[in-house]
Amino acid sequence: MARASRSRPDLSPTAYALLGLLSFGRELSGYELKRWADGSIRFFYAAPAMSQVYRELDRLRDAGLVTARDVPGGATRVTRVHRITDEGTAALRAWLDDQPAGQPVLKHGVALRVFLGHLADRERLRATVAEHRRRCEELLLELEGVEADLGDDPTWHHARLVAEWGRTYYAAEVEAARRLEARLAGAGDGRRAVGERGPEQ
Amino acid sequence: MARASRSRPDLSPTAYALLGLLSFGRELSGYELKRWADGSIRFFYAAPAMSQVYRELDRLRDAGLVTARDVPGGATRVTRVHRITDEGTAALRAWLDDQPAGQPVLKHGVALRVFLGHLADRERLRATVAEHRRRCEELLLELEGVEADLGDDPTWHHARLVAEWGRTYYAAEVEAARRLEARLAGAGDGRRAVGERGPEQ
DNA sequence: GCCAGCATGTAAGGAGTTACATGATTAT
DNA sequence: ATAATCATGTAACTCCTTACATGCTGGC
Repeated sequence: MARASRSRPDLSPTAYALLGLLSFGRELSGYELKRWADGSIRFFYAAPAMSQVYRELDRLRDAGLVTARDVPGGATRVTRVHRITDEGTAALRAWLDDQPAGQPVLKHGVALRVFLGHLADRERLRATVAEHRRRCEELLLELEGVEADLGDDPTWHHARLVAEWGRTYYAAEVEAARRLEARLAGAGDGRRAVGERGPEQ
Repeated sequence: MARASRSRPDLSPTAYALLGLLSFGRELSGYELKRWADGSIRFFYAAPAMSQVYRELDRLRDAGLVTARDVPGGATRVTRVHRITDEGTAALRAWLDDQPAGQPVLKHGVALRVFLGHLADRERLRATVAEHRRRCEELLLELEGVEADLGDDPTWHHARLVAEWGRTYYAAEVEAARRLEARLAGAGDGRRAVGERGPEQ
């Protein structure tokens, strides 16, 4: 029934996230957007694959929310740079106003593994948690680096707020992992299946 | 090239998560699995839609990892209950052993909105964060309820560990939200577009 | 000479969702 | 009576990923 005919085009959250990056006013290529997403959005909203970035940019262009311009030469054959339009800014605002944020979506493979810990070797499980903790510690360091780079510029006021939230978030994840590791460090009796009680019945 | 021909069938993480619930040894219907997922997996791994539960159960059955049995009468027309097979337990163990857990996937719509705060009314943004905090507080209470229900039974040892992790997680989220709210409570200058500097140029 | 980084895309498919369709039982 | 809960499924669609295809430029 031809949805989104006039008011607001029907785009994925990721499209709006990319439009959001463009809302800071810079003219960017798909490649640059991906790199920026990897250094910002990644910390709180899974960064899209390269191929998705290009697809979403196509859609944003089709909807008139960004304009594209081919810049020859540069570093390679041709670079297509994108700039948000006034309609783009308006559409993004409308989306932010109308769409409720909804619950965060979390898919925590490590937590799932702990939950199913009765099927795993305890030491192995502890190692999985430890690896997760180390990754979180790295992310925390990266995030602090990003935060430092933001400096005092009022442009990045909200980015700094999110970075602060992220620090709390990843620090909590590290803390929780540490506690889990301690709980799993005791002399493990190895794997034990709940479904298999006794040798035959 | 006919993958997963012998060794391990090629199933989605959600299928393994459901198989994981069945690994506790109970015989469950799709409906019961969904309800249980909503009360356990949901806290750390997005609970699947009803329709997906049935689809994954079909696949698990096709792969011989669960057996199904129709129980007539019960509460309604007919209830198809599922039980994990020995191959199912083996496949789940193999999956847990072979597949690395990978980074958690997070899609935090609230954080995205804060990041794009320059496009939103400050008071509205604060309300969004406050609503998120309240939801987290609710989830925290629910989680504590679940934890209490688990009791001392060694069957739920790992479930208790995950619940503990979850408490840290949601408590941190509440704490971070509270701080954000405080930062956003100051006399707001309302929305201001970075892309629009000046009336015309 | 070769590899890493810059740069843009297409093709195929998996994972998951919402909306729809159906119907019995139980509690208010 | 009628709403909520129990119960199973199909259809259509979106989102997003991996793998593939291509080619330039600059540093080692």
